[in-house]
Amino acid sequence: MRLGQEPATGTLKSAHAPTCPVPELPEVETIRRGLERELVGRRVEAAEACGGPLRSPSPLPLGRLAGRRFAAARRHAKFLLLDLDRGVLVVHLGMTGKLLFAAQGGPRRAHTHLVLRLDDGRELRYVDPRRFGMLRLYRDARDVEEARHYGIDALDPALDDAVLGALLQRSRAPLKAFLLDQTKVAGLGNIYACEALWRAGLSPRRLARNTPASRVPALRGAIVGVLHDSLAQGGTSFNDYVDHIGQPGRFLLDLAVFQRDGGACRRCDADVRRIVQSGRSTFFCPGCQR
DNA sequence: ATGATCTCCTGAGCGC
DNA sequence: TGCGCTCAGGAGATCA
Repeated sequence: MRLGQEPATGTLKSAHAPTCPVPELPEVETIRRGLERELVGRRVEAAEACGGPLRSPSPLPLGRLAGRRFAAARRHAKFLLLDLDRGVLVVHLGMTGKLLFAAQGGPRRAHTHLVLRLDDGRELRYVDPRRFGMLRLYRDARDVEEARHYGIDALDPALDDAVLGALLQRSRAPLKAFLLDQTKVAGLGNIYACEALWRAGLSPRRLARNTPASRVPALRGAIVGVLHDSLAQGGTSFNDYVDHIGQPGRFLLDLAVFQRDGGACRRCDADVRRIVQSGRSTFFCPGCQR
């Protein structure tokens, strides 16, 4: 799932292991940093679409990609915003999306959807087996709907206790649903939402607006903390990606509750439980998350 | 307007 | 072993 080299042979293994490496904010940020080093300054010599359609609303206008040069790599929540000298290529990796560098003309992995031939002899490829990803090309950075529609990025320093508290007060959803709602705080997925609530000692079933003001700092600290911890380890994994194909950074992350139902909570020794909220698995400790 | 539910898709993992 | 079923997940569309 990371930015890396296309393996010479063999297939990606354990891509759908129980702790499936779904790209979330830390993974996307890690990839962004890699693209900043590897892609910015490169010119697209040719663009080719292949494979089935993604979730993109319309086919990518490939003609407008050719000849463009990458100027910057930004991120908003789980979206990569790749600025070109004219326009912006927006990438969402969905569940299984990967951006891979490969030698020009080399064998292509199944489910390759986009190939950008670069001016340095390489190709940048978008590979996505489940096709939940999204590729969109905008003429102007101000037109990027994904950035406008989404709420404040979870790692934006502007997300202070007062801002988070106000967002919580305006919501009638349970805390878990609140954290997954990208229009409120953007960037948390299922894993980090569960882990952040455990760290904060807050029940996922508690209504967001019933979060006492005194506990807002703990929740904000938990959100930022779990993302930073993961980011630190995602970066580690990124650096030696070539030797660890299919070994997600999250493997290294110390998960307290996610997919640990039936196990003992390390804080209070109660049994970790799994429930379903909004059609998504929630893992939490009923003993110490109130 | 808001929150809940459905939908898309593939492959892992299970039971038979 | 091999088939068929269930499940997981993010986000847009749709429903209540």
